[in-house]
Amino acid sequence: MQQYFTVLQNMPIFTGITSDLPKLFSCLGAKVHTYSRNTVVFYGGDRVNRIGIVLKGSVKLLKEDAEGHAVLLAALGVGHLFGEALAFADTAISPVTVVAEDESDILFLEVQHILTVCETSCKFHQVLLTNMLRLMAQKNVYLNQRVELLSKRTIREKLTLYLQQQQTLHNARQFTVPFDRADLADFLCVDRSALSRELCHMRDEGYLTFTKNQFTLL
Amino acid sequence: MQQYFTVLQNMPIFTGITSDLPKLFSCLGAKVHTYSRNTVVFYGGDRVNRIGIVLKGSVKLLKEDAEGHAVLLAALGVGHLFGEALAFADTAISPVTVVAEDESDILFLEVQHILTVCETSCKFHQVLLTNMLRLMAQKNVYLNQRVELLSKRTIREKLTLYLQQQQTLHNARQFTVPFDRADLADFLCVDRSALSRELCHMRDEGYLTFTKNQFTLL
DNA sequence: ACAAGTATGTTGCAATTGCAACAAAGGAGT
DNA sequence: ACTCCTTTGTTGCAATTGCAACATACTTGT
Repeated sequence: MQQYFTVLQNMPIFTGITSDLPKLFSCLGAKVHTYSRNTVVFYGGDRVNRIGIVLKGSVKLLKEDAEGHAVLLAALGVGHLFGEALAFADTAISPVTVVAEDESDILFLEVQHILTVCETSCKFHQVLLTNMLRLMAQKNVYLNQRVELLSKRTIREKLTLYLQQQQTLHNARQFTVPFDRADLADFLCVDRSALSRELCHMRDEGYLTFTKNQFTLL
Repeated sequence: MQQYFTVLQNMPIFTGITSDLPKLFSCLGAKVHTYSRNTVVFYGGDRVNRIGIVLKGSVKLLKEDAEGHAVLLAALGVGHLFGEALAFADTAISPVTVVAEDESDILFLEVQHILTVCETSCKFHQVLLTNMLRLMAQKNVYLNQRVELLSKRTIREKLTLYLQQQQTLHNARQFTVPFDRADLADFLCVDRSALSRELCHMRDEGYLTFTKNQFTLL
């Protein structure tokens, strides 16, 4: 456990608690479970009432599609959270299955313990709550942006909005995006080759230039 | 102010605080502003650090699109919140402009006051925090569902998933959806007539039947 | 019952997209 | 330099979609 405190101290969820982590953990009844490779952490359909934090290894989020095969939604490495939204939403059943990708250590925090102020009413509790709130709010803002992006009906509209968002983010007409073409296509939920085609059209029409991941808006 | 307590008591954000609202409000430095018809509550680009709650009237959320005309994102009536995510995310600049639709009373809560425990450390504070967390988490779950929906590339896939979600929600093969066709098309971000066409194809292929907003999956 | 308005379905057509298959360019390792 | 592998661009084609215009219910108010 001790060995992970360095990682944990730098996580947004524990910002401002740093030196008192051990105290907080005992107060929260935090528990670490170890999962061997390809073991299920929890199943879709389960009710989730605790937050998971990857301490070692990595986990995959999977979801069954209509035809019944598992689709990979995300892979989370060390320091990543999962289950927060579901756990705090209280009524929510998990739509995803979580599987350990490698041998993994997962730290679990019970939501009830986070929400209920402990007898000794330690201050870190309060800080943890506000940290959670901030995290959740940030994810909310992110998801709203994503919905706006996906609500565009043509590839060009999606690209235009995405590049505008990036321009705003970097506060510059020239910037490097964190995706290669295939990942960008996935992110925008469009076909890679169609994306490539549209990008070149936009270049040929003089709206922008690009080399690999670096874009310049004109 | 007094006059609004009945509305406020039934809002999820104040669940469990009911009888002590006046105390909480003074403790939070809550303020009510009145806006006349078509007055701006705040502009896109503003930094938002307080939550708004519609007490009377209604507000519109507007956003400028690429060509510069305002697009209506949502209309919020009495009892609705706005600005929560942005306010708690802390670093976020509003992408939307909020305008009073009619003469409206808006209750504002400063995020700083919500996050900072007051000297008298009243209990309601704690409850308010956990309520906010639950609300945010629920919105998160909702937005995740929405992203999943919008990530589908064909109208049929979107419809199939949406109807499955509704089936799960109502726990029945037959249910009534809260949208008419035009609103459903907006929700799925597709053309209304194309939606209608696809829906009829799916009916003709024997996957479902429907009358108006009532659907039966076969 | 009638008129007016709204919701839904229908259809032709052009534009966009996904798909598949391949070409070209760039990188990494030997 | 050569090979293998990854990334990006290209293109033909079929399918899906948006758009526009219109047809057909269904409501609502009088």
